[in-house]
Amino acid sequence: MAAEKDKSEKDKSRKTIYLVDTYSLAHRAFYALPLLTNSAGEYTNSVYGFTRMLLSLIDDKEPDMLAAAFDKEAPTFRHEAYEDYKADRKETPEELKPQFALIREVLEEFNIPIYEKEGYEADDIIGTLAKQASSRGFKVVIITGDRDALQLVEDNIEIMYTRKGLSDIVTYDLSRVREDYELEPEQLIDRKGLMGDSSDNIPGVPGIGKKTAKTLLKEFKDLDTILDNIEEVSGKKRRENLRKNSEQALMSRELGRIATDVPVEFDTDCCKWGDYQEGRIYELFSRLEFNSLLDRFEADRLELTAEDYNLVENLTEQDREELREKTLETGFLNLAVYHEDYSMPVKSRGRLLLSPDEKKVYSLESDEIEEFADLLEEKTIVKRTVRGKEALIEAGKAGVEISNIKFESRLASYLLEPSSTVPDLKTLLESELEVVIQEDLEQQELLALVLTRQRHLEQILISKLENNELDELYREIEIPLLYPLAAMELNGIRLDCDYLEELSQKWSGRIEEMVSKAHSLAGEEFNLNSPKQVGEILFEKLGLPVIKKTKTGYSTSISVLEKLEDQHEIVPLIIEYRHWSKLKSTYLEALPPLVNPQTGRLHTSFNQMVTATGRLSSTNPNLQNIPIRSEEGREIRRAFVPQDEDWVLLAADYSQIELRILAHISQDENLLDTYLQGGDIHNETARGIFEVDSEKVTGNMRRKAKVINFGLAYGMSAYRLADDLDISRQEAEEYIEKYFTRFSGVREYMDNICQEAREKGFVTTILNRRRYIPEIKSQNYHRRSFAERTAINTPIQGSAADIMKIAMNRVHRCLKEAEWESRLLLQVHDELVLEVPRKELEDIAPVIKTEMEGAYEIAVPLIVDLEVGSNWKDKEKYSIT
DNA sequence: ATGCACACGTA
DNA sequence: CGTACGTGTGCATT
Repeated sequence: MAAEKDKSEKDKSRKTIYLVDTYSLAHRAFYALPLLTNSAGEYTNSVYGFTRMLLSLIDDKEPDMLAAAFDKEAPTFRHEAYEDYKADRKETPEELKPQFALIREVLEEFNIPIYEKEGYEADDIIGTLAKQASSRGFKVVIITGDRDALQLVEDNIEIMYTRKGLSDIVTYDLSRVREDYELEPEQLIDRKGLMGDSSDNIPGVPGIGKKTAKTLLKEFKDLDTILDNIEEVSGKKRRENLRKNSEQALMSRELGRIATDVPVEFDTDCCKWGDYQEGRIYELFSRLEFNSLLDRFEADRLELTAEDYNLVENLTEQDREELREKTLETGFLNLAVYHEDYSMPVKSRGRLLLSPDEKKVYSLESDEIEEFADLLEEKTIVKRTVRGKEALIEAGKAGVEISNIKFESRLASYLLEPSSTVPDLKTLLESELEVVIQEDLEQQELLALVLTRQRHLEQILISKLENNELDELYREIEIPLLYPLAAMELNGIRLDCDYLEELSQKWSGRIEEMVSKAHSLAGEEFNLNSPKQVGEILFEKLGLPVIKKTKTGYSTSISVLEKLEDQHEIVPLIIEYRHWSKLKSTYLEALPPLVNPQTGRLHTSFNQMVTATGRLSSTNPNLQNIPIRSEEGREIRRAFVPQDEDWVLLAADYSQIELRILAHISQDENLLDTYLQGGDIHNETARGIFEVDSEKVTGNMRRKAKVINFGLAYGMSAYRLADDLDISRQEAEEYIEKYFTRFSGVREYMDNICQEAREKGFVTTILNRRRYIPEIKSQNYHRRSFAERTAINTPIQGSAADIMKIAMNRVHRCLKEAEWESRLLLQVHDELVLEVPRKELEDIAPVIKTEMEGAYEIAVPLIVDLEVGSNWKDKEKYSIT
């Protein structure tokens, strides 16, 4: 091949070392490309541009040896010599600063040695390395975006200079410098002494520019000779300037001189190019989302295929025995569940996949699960799961409980990175094990393959959890939580569909009336469900004032409609229609079809791996947003009923858990006091902001205080507060100011947590759950403000979620251990809903209350209120006697 | 069929 | 221009 031949020819002459001026190229790349971020919120434009330049250098020049120079963030000897040095130069942009660390990672992964030295700039390092290498007989090529480097050019030193953008590169060798400047490279320093350099704030000599500098240097050779022979210089003014500014010229020259005597030792043996692992580069580029650069580093990844495991689908007697023996021998069982219908774990029948080693996977039909109950329930056998909750449900359907689950792969990934979508199994395995997986595997085959790699995956993910101090949260809270979650999904809740049907009938007449009334008021038929059409009617046909716009047109949101309520009869009608039709379509009509015909109940899925704060979410259907605020909406809760008349629903909710947590983490004296003395926090706040005595607080004042209490904890603005309370901006600002005067610890908390987020890059909850908040350093006001509110809110919301999860584990354990019939049905963030036989109520109620209140000790009491009823709406307070 | 935007239900 | 979610609808896209 041509390249081979070329290389061997090069070998005969001198070897070439390429020296990369990282700092200068990073700047170039930064300004050449638009701001890019990856999904973790890290800015990557400079890293990307730099990497591309590096790779195109590799492709074009096929270098044998490479080294890089870096700047240390510290004043250099130039600053010490001249305090205005680079004074006019713009600060390095905030979006660029964090990218240096990433560029460093790129270089490290490529195994390119990095040279840096405190007190010296990258180009001094470059100069020194270049001279050392050249004197050892190497040819040197310097890649930089800094013209000053041209002074380094000599027989065996060339400069590749990025003129503009990323790809416009010129190579300067000795003859090119002579041609362009009509000077020798070393004269370029004298030239700078004479003409200065505005970009580095180097003064030079007034009145001397490019042309004069060149003429003088051609005549006198260097600055010293010029200054020694000023009288021979032509032009009176010029002589005067030179005389007056000779000191300055000499200093300027020194500032422009690239040092070649930095105390570094160039280890030329260490800069051989090509000593890197493709897998690691692939990993890094995936993280940075350099998708266009990924392909070329994929080649070396090990491919896992169907050859790597052995799937046994129809078990013979011998297989069964073998499965038993191997499990007892290895002491572990990796398991997963395979569903035709992935989304409905309760309804659809699944197969349980079991793997007792790194090779064989046994696929059981649901009828066969019971036969292996002894293994699954054996507490000494370690279980590692994939889709563990679903596996628990599948086994649960067969009356089998899977004990001793130690690992759930995607759950570990979630704790490490809760803000992003948890990768699917294939992606997770590929990125964690640095492998590629055969493309065309079926779902069951993929699961089988993953199972055989579970031990490896566990080792990697658990050590990552340990490094982030997340292992305890994982082991003690999240893994155990699989059990109550599976139980709740399996339990489901009974829904009175007849009642919903009745409601639906009752409401549909009203809704139809509203539609025809709206049409006649508008003078034409239109779709009330279409925001677009509603907007056209309101703002074009009826000419109402536009309050707010959306990306696609007019906003017709409730806040807008409320402002227009008095302007036209149709507006309140639309508001009302929206309200009723939302309730009808989302609940009355959508819920009944989801009732499982086998169980006659509604089985939601609780997702443990979606929220960024640690909360659960509920889907299929979402039972965490069943209406309660409006009277009509609340009616819907009547449809949620216990299994029969001998049972009741028990709702247990934490009273103001988030504000109590705020008291705990902010340690605000007034907040603490109020809760310690069992006071009324909204009353207390009202007292503070309206400056009245406690007994003078009116209902209205308390209502406003409540808005402030909840809003401010999340960083609500005066603007929004004013809007919500229908007061002026100024008034709202006063309220906020007074709030912070009274609860100064809360403001301190807000400041501190943002500071912490900036320093560490993440915030944590009381149980160390972590959320990364990269945007807290954004230059963009909106992004940054959002990040700050996130930083404030996450420890509060997330800690509440932590406590609730502990409570669920405790409650579930109690119910199981004492073999109560009572069971957990739902979790709605700060509330648990249980189904309880009337005869158990008296015994169970105090247990629930105690377990929830004692879930975690904070600086103020946690209070749980209990309510009991024959449906989810009509409940009465239940006091423990 | 699929994806996005909007609007709106909950804590 | 308070955080965290999921869903139904319309409408444009494939």
